[in-house]
Amino acid sequence: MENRPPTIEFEDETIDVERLLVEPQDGNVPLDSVMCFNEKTSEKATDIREVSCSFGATSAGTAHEEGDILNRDVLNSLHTEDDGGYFRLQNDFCSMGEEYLLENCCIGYAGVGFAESITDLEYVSSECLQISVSDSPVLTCAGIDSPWKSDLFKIMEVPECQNDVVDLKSYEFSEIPSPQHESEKLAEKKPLKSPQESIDKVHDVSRHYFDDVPSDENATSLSHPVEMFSCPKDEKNDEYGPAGQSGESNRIQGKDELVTLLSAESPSDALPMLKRSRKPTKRYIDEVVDPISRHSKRRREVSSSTVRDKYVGVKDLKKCHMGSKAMKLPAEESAVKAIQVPFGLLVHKECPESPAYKLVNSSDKRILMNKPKDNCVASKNQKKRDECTPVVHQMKRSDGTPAGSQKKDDNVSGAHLMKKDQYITNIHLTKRNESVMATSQKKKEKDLNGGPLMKSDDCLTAPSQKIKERSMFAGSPKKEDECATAICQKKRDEFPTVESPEEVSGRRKHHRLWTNAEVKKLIDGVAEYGVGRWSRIKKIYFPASAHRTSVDLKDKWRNLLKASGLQGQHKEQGEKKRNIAWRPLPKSILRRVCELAEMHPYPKGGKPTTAHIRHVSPDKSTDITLSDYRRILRSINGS
DNA sequence: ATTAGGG
DNA sequence: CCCTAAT
Repeated sequence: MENRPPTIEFEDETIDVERLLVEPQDGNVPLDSVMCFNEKTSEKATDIREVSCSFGATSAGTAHEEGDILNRDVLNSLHTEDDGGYFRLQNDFCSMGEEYLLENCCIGYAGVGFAESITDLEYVSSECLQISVSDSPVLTCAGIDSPWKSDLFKIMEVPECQNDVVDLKSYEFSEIPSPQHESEKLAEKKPLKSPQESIDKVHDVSRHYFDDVPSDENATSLSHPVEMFSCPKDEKNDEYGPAGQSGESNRIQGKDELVTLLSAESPSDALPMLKRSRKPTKRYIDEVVDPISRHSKRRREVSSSTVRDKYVGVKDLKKCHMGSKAMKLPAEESAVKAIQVPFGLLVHKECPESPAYKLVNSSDKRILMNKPKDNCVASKNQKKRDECTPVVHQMKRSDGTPAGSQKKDDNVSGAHLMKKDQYITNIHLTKRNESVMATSQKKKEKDLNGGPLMKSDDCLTAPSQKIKERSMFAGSPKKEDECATAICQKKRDEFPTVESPEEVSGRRKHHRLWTNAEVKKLIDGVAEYGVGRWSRIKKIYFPASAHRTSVDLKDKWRNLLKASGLQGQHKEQGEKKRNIAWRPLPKSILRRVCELAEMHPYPKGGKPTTAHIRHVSPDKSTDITLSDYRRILRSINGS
């Protein structure tokens, strides 16, 4: 974690806020038109570097001056207004990884200073998030009154963010040149001298950004970073939707909540109150979140938490402030520390263990959920998450091995690493993690089967599942014909939650269900090369499948023979039936197996293969199967 | 390394 | 499937 300590410098009376603007590849054309805040204000104000996702202030408030406009509104307006370069941010955002954006936004808002290039997002992100979170509420509240509404932010640069890599090239503070606003700003800014004040100031600034942000991006990022990411375009409303309220109403609620968190200030008062209110909020949060504080460490890991997390994070953050002692955050240095604290989401995710924690989280989440966040994703994610969490617990327990805890960590970390997007987005992630975990376990248990391939088929591997599958097959042979994979998916869908635990506990042995296609191939291979040349068959017919070793082929063949009942050479009837019961092999396959078996009985007697087949082939009358066999073979091949 | 066979 | 033994 390379962090650059969030640097907030306060210079005498001037506040210099730098924003990190992500530049669109295109360039910073707008810059010229827009004044660089740094340059302008550097003298005046504290120097706050913000890494903004690239929010530039657009021309003065313009339509946004309304300030109170909900983020959504803002966004919408932006869309409509979208000036060529300035607002392209949204689009970019969309493309950008959510995490990245969030982080950036958070950072920017937080006022954390980052070097021009930020390589390590994680660290930043966590801190930033915290900061942003902490600030965001305030900002939101402030938005109402925000004097700076008029300020224009332009998006100087839109960073190209790749999901994983956040490359912030240049962060520039783009401030609105509008003199009027500036004057206002200055007036306000000047007063700040003491660090504390300066900090407050920063917050104010952030607020301004939020409220004022003319561009959707700004507003969104500030107030609802998540939303932006998740639903960059028009979906914001939808996000709120889960709550069932209109975006505005939601937002209002969010504010209210925030206020409540802060200290139950009325939204209207928020602006002035905000600063003060914070403390109350913290306490409030602390009380609520308290249990979570324990998990602070973990939180940090999770830092990449999603937007939703952020919201939650606010609480946590504050709480953290209280209990921040534990936190090791590098940022501790100054007032900033407090900001850094929040890794609420992480905690939630991480601490499935304690029921209390869990409850708290869930409750918090729900509460938060109502707010802005991206509901669309959130609802899903949450659901998944909830499921996942319990699952994890189960896993641990079931495993009983020390690995349990580790695994958990791994999952978390893995998720974290994977990217915040996923994390946030995440259901998939969770599932993946589970699967991954399962896989890892598998590996631990044994590594024989090919790892990579297994993934897709893993579900099959799970013993329990397998069993189910088999039973199902028995019931209806047809299914077997279908791809095992399909079945697996099906199962998953049916028991998403259950599955993971099962897998974990059940331990999927390497069993991989043989799909019909595989069986066919095997048969073909046998037909081609005869019994015994498993390695060859494997090579030719199962080149891609890492699993399915020659031994496996052999075993399978053996099983097929057994199933077909031919092995013994006779008594098909009774045996066959039984076999069928065992496995729903498709009749066609069964027949072929029988034919082949007859053609070349398993080696003991020796005789193999093609030669034999050829030999037989002449004898059409004798071997009904031969012609049939070939025909089938072809059909199979074709299929 | 493959194959056969038992578990 | 896994493992071992025999080639």
